Amino acid sequence: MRKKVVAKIIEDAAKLLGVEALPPVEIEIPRNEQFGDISATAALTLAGILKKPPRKIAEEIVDSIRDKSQFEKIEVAGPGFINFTFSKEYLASEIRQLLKQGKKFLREDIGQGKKVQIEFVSANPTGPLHLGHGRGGATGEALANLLMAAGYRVEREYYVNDAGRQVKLLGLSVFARYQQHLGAEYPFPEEGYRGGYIEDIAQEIVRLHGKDFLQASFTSAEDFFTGYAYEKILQGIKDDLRDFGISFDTWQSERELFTEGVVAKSIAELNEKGFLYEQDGAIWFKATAFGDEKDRVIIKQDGEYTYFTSDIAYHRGKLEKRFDELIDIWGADHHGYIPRIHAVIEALGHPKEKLKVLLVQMVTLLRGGKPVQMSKRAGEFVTLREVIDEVGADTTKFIFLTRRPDSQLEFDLEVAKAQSAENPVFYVQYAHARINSIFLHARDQGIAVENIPDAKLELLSQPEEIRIMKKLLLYPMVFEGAVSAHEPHRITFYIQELAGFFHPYYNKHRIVTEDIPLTAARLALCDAVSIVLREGLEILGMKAPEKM
RNA sequence: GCGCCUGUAGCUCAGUCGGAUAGAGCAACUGCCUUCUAAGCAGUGGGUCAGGGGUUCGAAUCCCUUCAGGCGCGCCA
Repeated sequence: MRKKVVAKIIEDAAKLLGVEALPPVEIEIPRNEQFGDISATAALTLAGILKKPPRKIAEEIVDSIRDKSQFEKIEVAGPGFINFTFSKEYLASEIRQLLKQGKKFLREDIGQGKKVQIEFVSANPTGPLHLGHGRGGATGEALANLLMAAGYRVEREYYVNDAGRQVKLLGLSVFARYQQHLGAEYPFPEEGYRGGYIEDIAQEIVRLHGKDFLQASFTSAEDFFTGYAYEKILQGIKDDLRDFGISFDTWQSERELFTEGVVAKSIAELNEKGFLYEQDGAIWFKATAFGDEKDRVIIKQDGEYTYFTSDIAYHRGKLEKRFDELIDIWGADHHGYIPRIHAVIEALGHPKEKLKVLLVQMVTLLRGGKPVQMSKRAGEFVTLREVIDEVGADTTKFIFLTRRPDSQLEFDLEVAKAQSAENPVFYVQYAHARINSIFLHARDQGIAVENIPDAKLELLSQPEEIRIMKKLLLYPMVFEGAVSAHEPHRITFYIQELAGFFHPYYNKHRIVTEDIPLTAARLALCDAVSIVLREGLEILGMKAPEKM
């Protein structure tokens, strides 16, 4: 059932009443089942316009609805709600469509081939991924899957900050450890990276190259050490992402923005357009002209570029690729950066709405209620990999995807581990595995499983069965809402609820019995549930196991 | 000081472009495995939606304000 189908019915009816400028018809799913399957507040909204009591308007709208075949009843309730209850025939025919079309029935082509790029994770290749990156990753992956299911063409991009001060510092940290490892006295940089992985890389270089660089200055060895270290770390990041179930289509290197001249071109363009000026020996971008609170330096007094400069080039590159929509997923600590990047978008001649920045709030890591210190430089942090190993990838993802991205999250390792056996993700996956097992059993009993889509679904009359069918039909509405709001977590809650309808049904009613037609109908229902669970889990980037 | 986010059951969180009696999981307690998977089911208890004021037929939701927590306000990245 699509929202707009019902909205259309009401709009048509309202037009018969002579309403011309109809406000958008809101359709909602009532939380209480006694208020029908879907509900409209149109009469309440119209009351102000028509200067008539809402209940009266509601009744008139209901009277004007011509084709009521999809509904068992349409009631006016409360202050003027119009509550629709689906007819059994309609339910059966819709479920039949679901079984025949599968995922196609669940997806709607909202995007119509529009090109979207989602940039996420983009952690600096100066150390392993931590839990916060995991949250961004899980969110970005699910959003990408969601938009793809909605007919968008999605590109997933990871922006690799392989240029600039941080990677240089990384190289220097490794170089210092290398020297120290070979017994040389070499000062460790004040701000250097102190994690154990730096040691590992230094030792590896000792193994492979011995004392080749012992007498070298850092300046002469910089390219080697920096390059070696960041490539090593980037490979580790890629491995972590793979094991977490996250994939990227493109890896945009910051360094290439310089070597391919994109940075120079960007500066030239901004200069031509008159958005640059010189002051105090530095070059500034007039961000205030586009609503930012201050202008920003793009070339420092010492002639070096800032991080912002490559980011200008990076976003200019994105704009040139002609995506219909750009989405950046950032950690919430970067929120102050939004006005300035929007300023860039506008300065380059695009509406700032072209780029949506989705902020993912911080993850506070706890162990047994106590905060775990997270400092990459000091080398004190729990990596994403450790968390995956400890609590599992799907469980970790589920914890992220049962929350709105903009809520701060306390992730307690002890609680997560203790709850991993109780984690709701298993509840959903278990329903899927269970249905699979029912089918195996049915086959053993010699039931012709392949004829399931032709089963007489009208035989399903138990309240639990009706409830499940109705829930299944609401999926497209949930999907639509999740897509337009860019909120994958709505799918998470939906599949939990669906599983929550299935388990009690399974417990109360036997699926496979002597009654062959009824068995077929119930198997068909199970199949439908399974299809929707699989679709939901796939969007969220989680496994739909055949058995558990 | 200014800006952004958050505050809902003991805990972790949904619900927030205004809708009907505020929901789920965990934790607690009582039951259910010789029959398709007990990672399950049935049931019980649990709320000043941070506080105050306002807007209206109607507010957890919108506006104002106070309090509490997080984050940001670099010629760092």
